[in-house]
Amino acid sequence: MSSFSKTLLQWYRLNKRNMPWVGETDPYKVWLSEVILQQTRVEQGTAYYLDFIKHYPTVQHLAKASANEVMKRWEGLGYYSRARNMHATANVITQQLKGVFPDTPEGLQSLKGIGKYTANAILAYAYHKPYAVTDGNVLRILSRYQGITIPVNTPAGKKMVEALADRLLDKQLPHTYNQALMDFGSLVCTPRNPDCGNCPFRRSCYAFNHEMTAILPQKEKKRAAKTRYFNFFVMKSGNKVLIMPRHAADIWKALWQFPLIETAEEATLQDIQRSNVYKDWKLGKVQWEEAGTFKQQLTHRRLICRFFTGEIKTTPEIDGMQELVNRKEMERFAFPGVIRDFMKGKLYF
DNA sequence: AATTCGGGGCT
DNA sequence: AGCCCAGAATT
Repeated sequence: MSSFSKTLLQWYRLNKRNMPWVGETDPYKVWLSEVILQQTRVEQGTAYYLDFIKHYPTVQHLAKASANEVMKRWEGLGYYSRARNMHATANVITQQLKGVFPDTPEGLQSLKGIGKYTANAILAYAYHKPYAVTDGNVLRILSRYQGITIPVNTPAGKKMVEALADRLLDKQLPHTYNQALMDFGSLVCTPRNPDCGNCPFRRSCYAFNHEMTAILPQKEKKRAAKTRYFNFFVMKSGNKVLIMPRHAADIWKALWQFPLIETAEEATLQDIQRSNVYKDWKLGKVQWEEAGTFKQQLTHRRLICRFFTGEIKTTPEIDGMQELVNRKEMERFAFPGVIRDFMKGKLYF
């Protein structure tokens, strides 16, 4: 055992976080937890994890569920390709791999939604194999510890940290070591105001000794968020309303929405009604009512979503699948958060 | 190598 | 407003 690992595990014994998947060795549950936690805080993902293992205790249960049901269960968690890939992979494992998870990095990474991090996590936690995980915590800890100044959000920087992570890994206890390192990043070596006063690595940490903790890890700036203008048309017909799935390679793919016309900038209802997309719907005369504007700030998008409600007399000619549902039936479908906001806000039909 | 994919919490 | 979160896939 390296002295790094010895120090880390000593810290871990006294400070470990208690989470439902800690110590889990069922590769299905390890996989589930890792996918749910991708770019997601533990506090946000935990309830989803518990809900998923409750309703889908095995990979076979998950594979058997419908895509809509899985998406509904994922609703609100974001990055919905995770749910789509997870469901597809559950079927591959059930049908092609006889229910057995691969136990090699290549085998795991050949599955949709499993990259290097998740593959290594499964190898370490489920099979106790000597693979180091490199997530946001590890990038931060090790770039500080070693004084790595290459931006960690570039391939070169990530490679550098991964090589160091491989060297420091405790090959006897990869599962405990990896978990300990991430807990340490979450509790001590935090993004802002790290608790260096209580850090057991203080004496050997490059960043601490060179007063660089505030500037490490280095990151390349991301571009500012662009604004998109979504105009949703809530088409009512009696006690039912028309919804349709999003299918394009775009945000919220496979979630449901109201018929949408996106504009390059803020537009008036008259402008939108003059557009070819609107005309092609062939709705005839509809009395639209402005029903609210909801804004949502995402990591790289700013969304301005306007909602118009109106009673339709004829079925619109819209490409793709559509469903006419009442209020209760709508609950089976997964919607983007901003549409949920709209539906929560008022009685709209 | 750069961009995209959500949503929420924190400063 | 900007950053970050147990990243992966696409271009």
